[in-house]
Amino acid sequence: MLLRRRTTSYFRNLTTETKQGSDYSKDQNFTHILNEICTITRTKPRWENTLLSQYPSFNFSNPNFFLHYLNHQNNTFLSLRFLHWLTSQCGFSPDQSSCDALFDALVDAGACKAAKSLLDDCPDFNPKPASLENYIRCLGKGGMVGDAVDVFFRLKKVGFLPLVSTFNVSLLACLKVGRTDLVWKLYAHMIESGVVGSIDVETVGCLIKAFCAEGKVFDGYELLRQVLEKGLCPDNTVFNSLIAGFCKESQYARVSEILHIMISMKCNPGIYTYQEVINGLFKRKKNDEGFRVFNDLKDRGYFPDKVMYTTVIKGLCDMGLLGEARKLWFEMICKGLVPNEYTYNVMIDGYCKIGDLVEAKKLYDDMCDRGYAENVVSYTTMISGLCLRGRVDEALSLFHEMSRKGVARDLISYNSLIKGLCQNGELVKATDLLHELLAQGFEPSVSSFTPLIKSLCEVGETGVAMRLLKDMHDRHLEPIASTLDNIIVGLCKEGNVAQGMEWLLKMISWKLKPKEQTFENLIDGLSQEDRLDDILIVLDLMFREGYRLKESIIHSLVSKFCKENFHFPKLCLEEFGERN
DNA sequence: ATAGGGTTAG
Repeated sequence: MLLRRRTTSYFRNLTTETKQGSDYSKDQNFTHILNEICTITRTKPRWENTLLSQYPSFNFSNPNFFLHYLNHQNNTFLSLRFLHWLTSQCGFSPDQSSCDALFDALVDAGACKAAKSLLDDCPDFNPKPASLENYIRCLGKGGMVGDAVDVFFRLKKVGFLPLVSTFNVSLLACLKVGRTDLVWKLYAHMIESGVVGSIDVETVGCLIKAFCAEGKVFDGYELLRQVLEKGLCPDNTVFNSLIAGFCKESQYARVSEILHIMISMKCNPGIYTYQEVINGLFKRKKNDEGFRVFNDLKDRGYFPDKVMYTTVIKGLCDMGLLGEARKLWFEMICKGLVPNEYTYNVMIDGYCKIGDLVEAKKLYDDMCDRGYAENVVSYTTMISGLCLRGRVDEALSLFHEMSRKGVARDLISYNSLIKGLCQNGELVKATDLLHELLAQGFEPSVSSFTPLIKSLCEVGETGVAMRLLKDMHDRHLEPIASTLDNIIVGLCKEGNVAQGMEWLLKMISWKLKPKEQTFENLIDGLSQEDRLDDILIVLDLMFREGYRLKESIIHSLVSKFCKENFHFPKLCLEEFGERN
């Protein structure tokens, strides 16, 4: 609605501007034809054919005609399509003023892709610098930050310097899509262009956020100190990024320092900042610490919002403290905060994880009664919960219900069910599901493969498992350590110890830590084949990983080595000595 | 703006 209004008023201005110099405006016949053309292009899906048959001799290639069309049409997207047609079918080449009008209208409507295609289609068209500056903002809003940066360089070539605020919104746009590389590129360009004097606190705020996003929180912090020394204070979002960054590095002293800076600068930390702190603590598994901060906040008179309650409830559920979580659930309701689908889901998941499916189902039904529709997340939560208790048939029927109710499945819902099927020995169904996932065009993740490979190894299908591992490799998916443990143990069980040994060496070269059990399986297999040299290699690697040998294995190894009259290397003697 | 489901094995 807004879009249409803005476009319309733009063309109203254009109309008054172009009426004066036009020969056609007095020509009733022309106006009539123009109206007809506008109507046809608006209403007929195949308007091209109609136009050519109805107006065979009309001069579509007159630039004035297109400008008039723009005035009447008031639909920038249709106008762009019409322009395509005119240029390709009627040899029309739009003049500067037509292009200007259309370009500005597209930018005004936020249609950055269309504006870009206009530029691409008309290489001779040179928009006014001010239009390009608006275009930059439009590209940023649309997330097309790479193109936005290119336009800055284009403006530089014609000697036009955009406003600092244009730079700033573009920097923010780059941050939003995670392109910190472009933040630095654009910043370097700012310095070169000579805006350095007018760089403001917002610019620096973007740089601090960029540092945080790249995990260089301390660089961001130093920059903050510099800004503060100049008596400037960035907005809360900048402080929040720093807090989130320091939480990630478990530097809680710094977190508290930032909070104090905020208070001293009168940028009082609000609910969002505390949300960041609590979230950071819970993400770093400092749940009880997070819970403490939460209670402190309440004591100090803060009113946690729904998001904060949801975060804390989830943290308590993860700790297995369902009773505490439930208390908070009722507390928030008492304060007038109605649980939403997020809150319901963490609570349902909490009950599923402790195996209380009855309570989980009760909440699930309650959620639906309150008008929250089942969605892909709530389905996946229940599917995982059912699988965890071995109720895989019910999980499967929920999965089918999803498509009946028109809830689109996603990668996680597939992965969850694959895992559940594997845990319950339904490998054929699990494999079918992996194929279905691929056929649906999803890009599989590590979690799509991990449970299948594990189960295949356990049932003696290590060959099939290794083909899947190869498939992962081809997709540039790196297996987790335990997947390789599974392969090695599987190979040992099949008597293929040599290949198991190869995988162990590969695993260690990839800096993945094998399990103790994996070493023990290999030693057992090698021992049966009397490959004493290889046993020593495995023992060496095992000790380096910090494992110790079990008593029973020591005994069998010692007698084995003695029987072979083998010379013990120093390392093994030390290890054996330690135990005696 | 911030929050929810898969990601060790048991």
